[in-house]
Amino acid sequence: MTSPRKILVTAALPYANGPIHIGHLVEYIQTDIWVRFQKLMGNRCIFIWADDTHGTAIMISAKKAGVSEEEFIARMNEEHQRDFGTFQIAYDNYGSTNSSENRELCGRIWSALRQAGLIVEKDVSQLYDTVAGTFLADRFVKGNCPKCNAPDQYGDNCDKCGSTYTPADLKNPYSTLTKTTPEIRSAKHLFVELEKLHPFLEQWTQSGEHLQTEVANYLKGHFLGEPLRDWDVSRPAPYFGFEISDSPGNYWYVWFDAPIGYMASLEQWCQKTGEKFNDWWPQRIDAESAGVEIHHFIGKDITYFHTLFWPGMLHAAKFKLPTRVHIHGFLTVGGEKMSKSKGTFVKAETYAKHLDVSALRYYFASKLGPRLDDLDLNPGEFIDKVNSDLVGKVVNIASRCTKFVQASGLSANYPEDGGLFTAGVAAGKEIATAYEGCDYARAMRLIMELAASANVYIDGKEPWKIAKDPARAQEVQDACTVGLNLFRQIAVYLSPVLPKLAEQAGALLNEPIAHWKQSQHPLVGTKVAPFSHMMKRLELKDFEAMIEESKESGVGFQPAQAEGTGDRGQGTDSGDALTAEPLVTDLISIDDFTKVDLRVARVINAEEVPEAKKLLKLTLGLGGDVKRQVFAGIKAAYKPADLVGRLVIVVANLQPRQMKFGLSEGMVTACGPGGEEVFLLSLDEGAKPGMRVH
RNA sequence: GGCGGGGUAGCUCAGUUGGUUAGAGCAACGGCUUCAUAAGCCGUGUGUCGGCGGUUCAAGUCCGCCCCCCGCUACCA
Repeated sequence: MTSPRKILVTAALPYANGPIHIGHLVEYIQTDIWVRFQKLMGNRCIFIWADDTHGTAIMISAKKAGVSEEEFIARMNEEHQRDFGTFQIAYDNYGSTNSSENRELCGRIWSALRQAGLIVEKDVSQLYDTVAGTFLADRFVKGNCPKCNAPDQYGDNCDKCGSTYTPADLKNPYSTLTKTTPEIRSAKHLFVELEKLHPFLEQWTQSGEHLQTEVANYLKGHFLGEPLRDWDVSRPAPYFGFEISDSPGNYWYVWFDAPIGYMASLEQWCQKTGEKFNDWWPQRIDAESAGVEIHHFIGKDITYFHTLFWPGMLHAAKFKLPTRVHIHGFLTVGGEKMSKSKGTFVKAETYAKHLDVSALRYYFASKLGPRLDDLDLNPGEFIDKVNSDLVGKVVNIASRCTKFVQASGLSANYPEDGGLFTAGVAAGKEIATAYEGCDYARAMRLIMELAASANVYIDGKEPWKIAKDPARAQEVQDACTVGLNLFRQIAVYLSPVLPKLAEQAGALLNEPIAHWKQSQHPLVGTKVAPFSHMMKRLELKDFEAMIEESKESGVGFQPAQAEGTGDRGQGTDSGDALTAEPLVTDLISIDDFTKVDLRVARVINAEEVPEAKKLLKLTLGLGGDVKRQVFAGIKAAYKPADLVGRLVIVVANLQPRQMKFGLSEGMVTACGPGGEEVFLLSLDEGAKPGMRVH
């Protein structure tokens, strides 16, 4: 027997700006299963995390809700924990990044970074909303892209042309908070010179021990191949967060204090339990002797915070580094990204109202591997898999055996079972290895094989037949003793995924399931409680009802990223388009308008640009011999053949632009959000190429 | 274009260090059973293992080239 491992586990901190949804649950369930598995194995494992509560978005949401930030995040914390309870996520402490413990730890790590000479000051020009009295984070500024002039682009990059820039570069910027034009203000920001840690990060990320290989390669290719940029870790007031002790008026950026929140939560847990912080998150020099492991579970979207910044901070502050960062992919529903308008953005609360929590836990487990693949929640597969595996195979074992041993209980000695139980013990080793390596899909496959052979066994014994012959009572009891022991063994193996089933199995056989070891020895001579249903079959209509409800309620107060698919109903048109692209408030004169030379043109030729993802190459005729070559980003929406011959409206005096694929001499006018939803302007009968639009 | 991940039965995927006629689950079809939540059991697959070439006694499994899909990233309207 090896001595128990000491393992500290975290999941990414949910942002206190909205409710928990099924996408979050992939990670929390993944983490919970791993933690439950470790505890079941007898290891000392603690799961500590918290709400992530700071930043501009929280300020704005609180303002909208008409309450203080503190009150807002307190409500969220309560709501989040309620959802975790519903989904049987069992953690040891759930804190908040807005805690005194966190403030203190931020200060400690900050001083260490200062001492290490990693902090520099630089002036940063940022847009300031004079009405709201706040600097605007990138996502709260929109305007025209400085490169392609596409309207209503966020402050960090253009989703039309993909170019990146700073909010101050935007043309015609406006604040999404007040719709007013922000002004540029310069403020002092503090930066971490990450490049100084480059050699360390290179070594840590590439050692092969801490990260999945895909992740290590990704970092190598995207960040570590060139000098690391300084990381801006401060925000000027007003900002909901912690003021930096040695830099009044500046606050730590939310991504600085969030991971430190892991430590703060640990500190709270230590206070609660009397444990010592240093035993669980030691200074790096002590790490070996303490023998503790630190595991972070996160989604691939926040990879670089956890694999570059965070290790960098810990290294500089001389804390123990994560043993491993486990990164998972995103959840899709029916093969598509979750979407509010399609109702696939399902809140945890809504799911639980319609469907069984155990079903989701099992389904996710059956789909989760050790890699970063996205995971699809396919309605049909979900229903089939859960019904046939859990109800049809696993629970059925208990269901078909129980009543024959209701009176007698289990046999006093474990009967000959053809080696089934022993085979189950052997499989347990593989199952444990799979859990340990986060390959739950494999673990579930192995367990279902056991369930299948248990059913075959019972089928062969036919206890319902021999029960009719009183002389064969012992045979009946023995067959069911085997069946129920196989069921119990499976319940132990499944217990990290299905704690409720394990509880029910424990109650059925009068011995609570608490340790993996219980799967290694059969249970004999005990009473058997009356059988009661352990799990209900799922029905597609419940899934559909859940989707329907999710359509109606949306998902809380995040700024809607309207995904309107148009043509909804008759009567009044929805305001989605205006929400997505608000009216421009800057007025222009007629002269401004006439500067734009809009012309009718005929598409003479249209062809694919094979190397381009979005572009079509158009040859436009303006009448006579006047032709223009224009590249238009409409590839996803139009086929070249359908365009030839039709009339379009073109900006004829746009500065020509040299593109990778050739010179673009104008711009074809169109509307819509982009991608497949692009709609060219068309003309009524009678319009001729060359005519000017007035 | 770069990086990463894939391409195996209708669908979702396993295939460990290359080794006998390539597997599982689900779905489908046929039969048996009716203890069990219309549950269970048995049987049924002529799949070019994306393509081509190579190494080898032997390749889904190694090497090279190519094609396609996904993600990130770059260029770009």
